[in-house]
Amino acid sequence: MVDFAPLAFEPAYRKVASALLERISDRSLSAGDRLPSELELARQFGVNRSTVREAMRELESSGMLRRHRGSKLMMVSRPEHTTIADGVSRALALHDVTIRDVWEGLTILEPPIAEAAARTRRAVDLARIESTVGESMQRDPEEAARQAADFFRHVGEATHNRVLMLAHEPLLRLLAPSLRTIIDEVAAARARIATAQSKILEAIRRADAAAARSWSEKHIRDYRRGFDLAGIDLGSRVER
Amino acid sequence: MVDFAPLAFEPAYRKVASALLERISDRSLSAGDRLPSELELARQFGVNRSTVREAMRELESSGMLRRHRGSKLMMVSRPEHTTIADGVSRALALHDVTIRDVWEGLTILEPPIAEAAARTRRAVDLARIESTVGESMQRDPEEAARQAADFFRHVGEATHNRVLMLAHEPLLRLLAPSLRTIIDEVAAARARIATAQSKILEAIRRADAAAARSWSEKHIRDYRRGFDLAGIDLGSRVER
DNA sequence: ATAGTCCGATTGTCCGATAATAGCACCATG
DNA sequence: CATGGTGCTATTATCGGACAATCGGACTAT
Repeated sequence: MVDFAPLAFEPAYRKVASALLERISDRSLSAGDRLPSELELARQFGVNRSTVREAMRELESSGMLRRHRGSKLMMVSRPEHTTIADGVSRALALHDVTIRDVWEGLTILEPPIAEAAARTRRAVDLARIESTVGESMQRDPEEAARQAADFFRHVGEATHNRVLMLAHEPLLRLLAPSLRTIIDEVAAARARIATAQSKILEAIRRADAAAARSWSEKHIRDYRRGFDLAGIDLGSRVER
Repeated sequence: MVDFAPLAFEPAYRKVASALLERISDRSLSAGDRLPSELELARQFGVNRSTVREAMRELESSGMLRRHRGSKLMMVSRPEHTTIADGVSRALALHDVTIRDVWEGLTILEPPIAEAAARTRRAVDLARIESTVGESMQRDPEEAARQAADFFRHVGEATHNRVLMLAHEPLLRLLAPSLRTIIDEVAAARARIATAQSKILEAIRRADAAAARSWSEKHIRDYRRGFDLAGIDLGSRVER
């Protein structure tokens, strides 16, 4: 039995997008470069301007092209981690990921991240982390939840490893709503969070990797207790 | 000093994209639904068809819209993990992530993943993992590297946690080239990989979480040795 | 240096048109 | 009745052209 591969027809807008993407990936177009005008691109590719535009929208949405606020010039860019995290968290939400799934991910990631941070942190990192811990839990639950997430973010940045930063960012976002609920519902939450954070910060400051890890573990376990106390069902889908 | 928020102008194609995205996110449009025709959408939104098309390209590239091969009907869809992983790994590559960064990520992720897999695996999962281990390392280095990555993938699937699956997928991709090099350069690589894999598989089969984890740790450490033996500089950028 | 003025380039959006073809319903036939 | 042929219609891919808005950049006058 002979079998044929499906002969793929690729629309022009996709070919154009691939061509541009290729140029960006191999760095012959590098971040910050100004992209030629649509008309110019249309001339070069030998297609209509509308076709070029469709291709550009594709690259724009994946963060490969970007324009300064209020600017009309299109620049080549590298996808910001915020763009990526957006896509990932939306995708996870659409795939009916549960709070338990996300929490499990954080359980796995955060302690090693804290550990790594203790090894690689520099002065600025400490300052950044401190800035979130210092404000000792805003009153507004919304704000307090954001702060709690920022703490993890800044610890992540202290690892200087983009892989780790990017890996936990979507989790932080997906957990944010339930975090807010916990802070709202559980009276002791703020205090416990604040203590744990400062313990972790101290460990990182002392470059005590083992302590950073174990405090982080404790911190995460504490959140777990928070879910129960706040009556959050771990099996429920994360919102988005 | 009074400061004003930049007043944001949003082009129509972005508004249309957001409107559609909103509908998909809140599930009033759910995966598998057929999207109205471009002309119909243009009528409803009160914009030109070209504008609708630009919006659609945006959603298409992020995996929210899709069409069957050779079909002309646009369907609503959820982003496939392969689409997401694509974007993430490209982003990481463009951000000059090093092999060390990726390897560190795997070090953190894989052992807990193996551990979780040992707890949650079902019969089909075992079969799937076994299928990669069984073929006892193809001769073709390319193929062997793919197989080694597939092993991790299948272990990930056995966790039944999409967060974990999605988290390590980009890492596997970014590591693939160096994996190939190792298998190519280091004589003992195939054998060591095969042994480790079957040890891990056995542990997962016995639902022995601790063993699965520790064998996985060993396996990952072994890869680390592979980098040295193959003369791969951990500080070099991952390719894409 | 800063602010005013001006012009060309570029983008956002629209209109209209055409070729190709997927979807689909209908029919013929063994 | 399952299957393959036929033909119409809806829909997409792509194009060409147009126009208003406004950004970039240069030039000028403070």
